[in-house]
Amino acid sequence: MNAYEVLKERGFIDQMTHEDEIKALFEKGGVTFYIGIDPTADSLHVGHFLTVMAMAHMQRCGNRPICLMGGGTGMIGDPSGKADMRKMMTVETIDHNVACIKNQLSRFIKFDDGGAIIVNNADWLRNLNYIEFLRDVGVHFSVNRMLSADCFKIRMDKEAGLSFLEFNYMIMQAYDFLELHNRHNCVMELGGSDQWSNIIAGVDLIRRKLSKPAYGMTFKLLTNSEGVKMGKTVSGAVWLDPEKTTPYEFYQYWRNIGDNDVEKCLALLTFLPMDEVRRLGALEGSEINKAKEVLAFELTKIVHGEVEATKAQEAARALFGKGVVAGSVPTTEVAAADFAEGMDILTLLTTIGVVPSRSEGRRAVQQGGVKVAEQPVTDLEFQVTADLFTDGKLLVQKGKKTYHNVVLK
RNA sequence: GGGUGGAUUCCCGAGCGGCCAAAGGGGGCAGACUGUAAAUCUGUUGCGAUAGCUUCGAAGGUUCGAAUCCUUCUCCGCCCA
Repeated sequence: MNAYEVLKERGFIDQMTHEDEIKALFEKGGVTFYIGIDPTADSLHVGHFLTVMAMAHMQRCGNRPICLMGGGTGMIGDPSGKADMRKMMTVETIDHNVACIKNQLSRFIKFDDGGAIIVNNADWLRNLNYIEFLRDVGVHFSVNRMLSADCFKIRMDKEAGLSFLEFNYMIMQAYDFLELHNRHNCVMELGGSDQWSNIIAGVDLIRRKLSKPAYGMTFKLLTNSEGVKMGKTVSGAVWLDPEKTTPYEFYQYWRNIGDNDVEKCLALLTFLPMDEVRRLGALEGSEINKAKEVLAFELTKIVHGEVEATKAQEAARALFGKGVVAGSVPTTEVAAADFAEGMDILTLLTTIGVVPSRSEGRRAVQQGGVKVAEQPVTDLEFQVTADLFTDGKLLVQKGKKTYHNVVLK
């Protein structure tokens, strides 16, 4: 199967500039394409992961990915799909983020033997000469057309407005494509569906300036069946960095996914063959839980490795199954001396970070949501003492899904 | 630059001198029901042990008392140039 067929079958593709030509291109293979990643944080999150998977599939089919780090464009901030202007980032932050993300990417994309490359647009953007740039690139853009692009229209209508700085983002990105075309013979740009306007701008620029073919393709955003973006929790995004989102939390996020989203996620986020994906997605009723386990496990394996995935799965099964405690649950060490006289339940809950404040802890206890060592705690004055620990460990639960181990030290 | 409207608790959005820790909705959390799902229903949602304390863009002021009135400042929208 060629890359086009794989992406099509798994449901990645949203829009394309020239469908037939793109099809033909991938039939031949050896296509150099690029995806831009903005260094807005020092880790990738699930949203990026979708595009990373697409890249991985394409690479497996014999094409060459370029990961473009937006070290230069990051200094502007993409206004697409954003209601407000981004905070400006310093050069140091951006460079730091670029380094971290590079490191993460290398887990999913093979960079040896030139099979893929990473470039940073800071290399050509940061030292641009304004006048030259305007004459070379700026001439090819019509403000009228740009204003009619969706990504700007939203901002024009909304009260937040659009700064000139952000207005230039599209031109920068188009210029990136041109640079990559010249430097690496890159002929296709890919991105999330919110990148459509920016991608077309690049395709147009190359076609106009060089009269050479260039293509663009966008992927569906990862949304659940209600159209809400996935990969977000209250505490923020679901990160790939185990420091930010532990493998256990990561596993649980996918384990708890909605029934209707299982098949889609399996197709997009794992390498399982599509026959298997369809079989799992067709499971009914509580059977679907098996599919969710597979999804959670496979995905955790790709991101954190098999060892972590197994740990997370065992921990989850133990906790939700028999109630036997295994490792991999968030754990906090507390000095044994603190329990000598007993520690009241609210202090314990806040020190291990299960609740952010004593008031909230009080509510949780009053509403019957707190358990210590499997026993419900309803008394606000409840004292946790050392004899409640088994083997120096104590399981604290808040609600059905928050588990925390307290370990004596 | 001129005119004008606005900034309220996680978000949206009421309040316009005391009854305001501040309506309503969303979101979150907990409980019931379940399949560690969704939907639904119930409770809860600034901090704090009661007392009390700190919130309504920022700083001052008027008042017994201010989110609400006055002054200055910051930011933003809209209209005109």
